[in-house]
Amino acid sequence: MAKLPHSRFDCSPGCSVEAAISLIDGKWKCVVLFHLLDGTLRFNEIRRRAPGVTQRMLTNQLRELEEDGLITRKVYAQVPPKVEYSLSDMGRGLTPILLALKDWGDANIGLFGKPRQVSDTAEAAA
Amino acid sequence: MAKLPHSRFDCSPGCSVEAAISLIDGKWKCVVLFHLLDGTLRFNEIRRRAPGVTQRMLTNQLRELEEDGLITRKVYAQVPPKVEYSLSDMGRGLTPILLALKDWGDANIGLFGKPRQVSDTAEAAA
DNA sequence: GCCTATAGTGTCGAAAAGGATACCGTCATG
DNA sequence: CATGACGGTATCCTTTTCGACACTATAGGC
Repeated sequence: MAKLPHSRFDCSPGCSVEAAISLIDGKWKCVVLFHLLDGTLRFNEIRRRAPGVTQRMLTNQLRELEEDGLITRKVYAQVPPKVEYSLSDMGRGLTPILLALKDWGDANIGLFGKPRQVSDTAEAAA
Repeated sequence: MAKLPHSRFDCSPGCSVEAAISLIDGKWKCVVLFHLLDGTLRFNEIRRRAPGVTQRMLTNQLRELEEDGLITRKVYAQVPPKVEYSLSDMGRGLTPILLALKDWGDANIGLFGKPRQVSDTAEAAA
């Protein structure tokens, strides 16, 4: 998603849900946010915790999260560059969502093993 | 998102978060799910509650939600077709997530008014 | 002099998501 | 007979996303 269908949120009760989702959506954002719950991390630390993410993608996601005010970027004017990312107050407010997400995921992963996209076996079963 | 980066969820603590997000992602899924919290709805009822969604999109999202086991589709063999959608047990388990999402959205909408994409005015305000 | 690490940026192209539109069959209504 | 409601499908096309890869600058180690 990430694109809002109407750019207004006072239309129906689902809208604020959408608004919230639109901010934590993006292939890696939720993962980044989740890892930042543990505390401040440097660029490459996040990278290492999210196996498979490319620099470009990570940079992108971090920039968007920063623009949205969910994280804080702190650059140290050192020569081997050092940049630290941490949750902003607003981002920290996402904690219950992230935890609910994790709880549900943990509880339900066993039920389907993998999601839809890996439906090769599902097709065979169907 | 919707695409899983590794299709395995036992790799790191963020993975179950991803897994959960991947299921409720999709431009309209969260909205549909949210409205279904109120109870069973028919196709066009959902359509009316989600201003702007097209049949194709709605059908799509509903199918995916069904494949993922989050909702139940009940077709009545009537002549004016009647199809009812409701949350499955697993889908109902998403309630805390959806509510947390809504709470956060409600609490923070006032802070930025609109998300990033409509940032023309946000820039002016900033 | 070369390699490494740091935190990026730029460009390209494939793939996927999403929107618009038209169409289906059946029944009831006017 | 034409129209509308119902719950979709099929097709086309545009936009967005994402991954691969190359490139940057500087300092330190070998």
